[in-house]
Amino acid sequence: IVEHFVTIQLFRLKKFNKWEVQVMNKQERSTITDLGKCNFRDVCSYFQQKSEERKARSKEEKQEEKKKNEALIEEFGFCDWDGHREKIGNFRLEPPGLFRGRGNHPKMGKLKKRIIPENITINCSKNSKIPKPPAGHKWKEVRHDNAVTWLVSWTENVQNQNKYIMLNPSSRVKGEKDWQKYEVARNLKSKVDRIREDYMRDLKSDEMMVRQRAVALYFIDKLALRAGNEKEDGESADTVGCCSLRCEHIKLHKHLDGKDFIVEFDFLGKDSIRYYNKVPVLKQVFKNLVLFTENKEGPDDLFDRLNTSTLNKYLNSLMDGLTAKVFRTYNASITLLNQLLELTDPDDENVASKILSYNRANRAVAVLCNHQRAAPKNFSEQMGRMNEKIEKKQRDIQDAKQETKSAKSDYKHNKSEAKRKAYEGKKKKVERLQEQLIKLEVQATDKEENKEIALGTSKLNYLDPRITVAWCKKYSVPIEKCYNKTQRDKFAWAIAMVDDTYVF
DNA sequence: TATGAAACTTAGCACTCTCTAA
DNA sequence: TTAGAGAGTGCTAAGTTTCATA
Repeated sequence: IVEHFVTIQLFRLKKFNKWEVQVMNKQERSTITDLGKCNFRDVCSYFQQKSEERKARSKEEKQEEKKKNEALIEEFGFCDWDGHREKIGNFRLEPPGLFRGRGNHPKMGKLKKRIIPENITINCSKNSKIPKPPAGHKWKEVRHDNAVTWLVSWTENVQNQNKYIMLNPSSRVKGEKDWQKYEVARNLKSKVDRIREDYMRDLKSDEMMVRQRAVALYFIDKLALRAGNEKEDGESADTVGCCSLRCEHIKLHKHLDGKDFIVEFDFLGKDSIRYYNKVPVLKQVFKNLVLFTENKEGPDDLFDRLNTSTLNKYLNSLMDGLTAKVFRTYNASITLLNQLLELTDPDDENVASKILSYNRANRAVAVLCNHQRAAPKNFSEQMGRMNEKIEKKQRDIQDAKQETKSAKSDYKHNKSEAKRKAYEGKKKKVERLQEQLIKLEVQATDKEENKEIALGTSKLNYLDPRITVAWCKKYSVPIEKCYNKTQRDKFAWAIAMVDDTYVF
């Protein structure tokens, strides 16, 4: 209960005002009637002290702990899957605590209860070594279902949803699924022209549902919007995707900033990340949007005749495996490919500038998919320090050039070996400094452009890794520059498969 | 056709670890 | 040696899609 109150206090400190006390007994409830009158300072400082102690551990202690952790991973972090030893993704259960949720979540502050063995379902083969529950406990169920990939499941009490323990992305099942996903997206590449023709035609359909479907598809394709399932009111934060857009989420401008037919989007998407975009659209799309919003209020559905289910059913009839989210994968990957083609300078041998091009291509995708992040702490100070460094380097170069000049004239007047060497040395120094300057400038540009953009999500989930692998091979960029160890493990299938001729 | 559960992918944040430069 | 930045990792919420059932 102490931990519970500490967390509640933390919520309060962060100006969150919803909480509930589900863990108090009768007596506690009668004693504690107003949390505002409770003083958690001692509890708080207790945990702060614990945290300080942890930070102050000696090297040996840290080593010791690391070893113990590795042993734990060794014992519980792997499973046997069809005779292969596979890494498990999340083998530690979620601890009890207060549910936060993202954005303005109605269930924020509810108690997430401790999971006990009686909540746990184990899924493994019949003839395998079935894990034993802790003494005095029983599993909820042990089943042997090879049609699913999870090893353990339980029901989380706040949202009443199933949670699973599954394999790590480096595992074979996950890798094969990933590969399959990109194959579907590649398949879309050959069908997309036809599909686009279809929805262009459908923009003028007599049937309202078809028109709405066409406009929704236009958004999903052009803007990489998510499908947008309906959500139960009051169960989660108010966020939307394409099909669940409401009239209040768009503004229609016949003319804006010298352009025609502008749609201004402003809504909260997944994780309550704001999507704000002013987009010029086709005249017919604009006309349709005017039509769809006629006689409606802000909270009314924009696409009242459409939902993700009917949309996906239609898409599946156009191509095997096609769903709304395939467009995101396809458009992300094709954007990376096109941007790489456009931004890579084959004559520039410098690996750092190649990587800048790659990151920029990656960034174009992140912008398309609206993958944002909070700007890093002290960002402007960091930027300032970097710029100072650049200026200093520029001064150093000026100085070094001056020195080179005088070394050169020295050598002219005295053609000795020593003078020649001195001159050569100075020249080398200038070159070295100039290279360092370029590297610094590249770093600064990259950092500035990346201020509020998260590259990781698209790299991990939307970009066909074979495009990256092939690009690296083509331009002799070591794959380590694009993918770290974990990413190389996840994309092992792609790295093994592809040479520089791969075409998405 | 609607509804809800199940199973899976996608998402950003906070933390820790590691590297670098002063 | 140390602080600070950046890279890497863990965590778990929040989506999408599929499937079963009414």
